Amino acid sequence: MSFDRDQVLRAAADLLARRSTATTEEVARAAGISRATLNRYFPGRDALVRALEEYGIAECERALEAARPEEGTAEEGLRRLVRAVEPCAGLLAFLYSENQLFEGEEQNAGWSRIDERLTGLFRRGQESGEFRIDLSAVWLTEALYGLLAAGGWAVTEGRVARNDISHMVVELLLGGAVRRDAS
Amino acid sequence: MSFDRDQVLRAAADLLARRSTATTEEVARAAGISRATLNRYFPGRDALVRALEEYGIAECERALEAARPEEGTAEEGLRRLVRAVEPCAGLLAFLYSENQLFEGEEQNAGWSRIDERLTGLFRRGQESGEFRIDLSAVWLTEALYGLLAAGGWAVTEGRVARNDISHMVVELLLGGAVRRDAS
DNA sequence: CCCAGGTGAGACGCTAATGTCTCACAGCGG
DNA sequence: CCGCTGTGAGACATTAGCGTCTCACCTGGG
Repeated sequence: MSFDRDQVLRAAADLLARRSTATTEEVARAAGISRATLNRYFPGRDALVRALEEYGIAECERALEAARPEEGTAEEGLRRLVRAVEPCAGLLAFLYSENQLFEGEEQNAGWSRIDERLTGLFRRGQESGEFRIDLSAVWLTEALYGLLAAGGWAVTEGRVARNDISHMVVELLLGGAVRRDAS
Repeated sequence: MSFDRDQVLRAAADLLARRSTATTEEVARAAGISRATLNRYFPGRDALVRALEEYGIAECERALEAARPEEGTAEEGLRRLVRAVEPCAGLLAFLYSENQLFEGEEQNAGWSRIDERLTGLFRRGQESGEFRIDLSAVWLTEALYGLLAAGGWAVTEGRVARNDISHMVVELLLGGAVRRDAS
C-alpha cells in the first residue's frame, strides 16, 4: 500500500475536525497507515498540523478561486464564497480554534492573504454602499470565520442539517435576524 | 494567604480563555497559589474545568437575570442580554471550544437551561413577527455563541476593541451586513 | 507563648502520548 | 531468482503533565 499524502491529509482533517485531541495513533489508523509511516512523512504532531494548515489554506484559496468574490455585487460574491468554502467548515473550525494556541509565533502567511482577500470583499461592499459601514470589515471577516466554525460544530453535534449550513451562515451574515418585509 | 475560591476561578478563567492548553502549574501561578493547593480544592484538571463550567453557567444566568430577556421586544431583550454577557465572552469562548471535546458524556444540564432560554428568546421574536422564520431559533442560538466566541478571540488578538464587541455582535446578529436606509 | 490548621516548595512515581529504532515482509524491477 | 525499496508491527526510551506525599513555615486563636 503506497503512501498518498493527500488522502492521509484528508483523513486526518476529517478526524481532527471531529475530535481535535485525537492521538497520532488514531490519525494513522484513520488514514489506513502505520504510526511509523505517519511519522516518516510528518515528523511530529506539529508538522502534521502545519501540513493541515497548508491544506486548509489551499482549500480556501481554491474556494476563493472558484467563487471569484470580486466579480458582481459584493453580496453575490459572498454567497458564492460561502457556498464554495462550506465543505471544509469542519476543518476550518479545527484550524480556527487551533490557531488560538500559537500565541507567540506569527501565523502562517497564507491566512494573511486570505484574510486580506475577505476583508477586501467586505470593504468593497462598504464602498459600493451595499454593506453598512458601522461594522468594520475586519470584524465582518472575523464574524464569517466564527459563523462557519459554529456551523461546522453545530453540524457535528446534529443541531442543524449539513445542507442548511451554507444558507444559514450567509443569510445571517448578510441579513441578520430581524425580519423585513421588502427585500 | 488564605484560599479564595472565586478569585482562583476568575484567574483560571482569565488565563484559560487566552491559552486553553495552559498547564495546571501555570493556572496555579496565575492564581497566586501553589499547585498543591490547587489540587486540594480541585482534584484533577477535569474538576477545575467543571468548576469553571459551573462558574460560566452562573455568570450566564446572572446575566440572564439582569437582562430579563422576556421583557419588552425580543430585540431589546437580545440587546440587553448581549451587553450583560459580553464581559465573560472570553470564558464562554473557552468553554464553547472545550465542549467540543466532551463527545460521549452528556453536557452539563445548566447549558441546556441556558440554551432553552436563548432559543426561547429567539422563538418569541419569531412568533411576534420581529425575527425572520427561515433561520431556525436553534441556529440563531448557535450563531450567538459563535459570534461571542469570535468576538472574544478577536479581542485577545487585538483585532477589534474590547468596547466594540457588544455592539458588533448584536448589530451583526440582528441586522446583518447589508445596509438599509430606513430603520 | 504554644498549638493547630492551612499553605508553599519540592520530590516522587505514574501515565499517556510521542519519537525512534529494528526487523520482517511484501511488491517490484532487474 | 535476487536485491532494492517502502511499509507495518512492535519494542523501546523519552518527555510532559499530572496526582500525591512530606515537611517546613507561617499565621491566627487560645
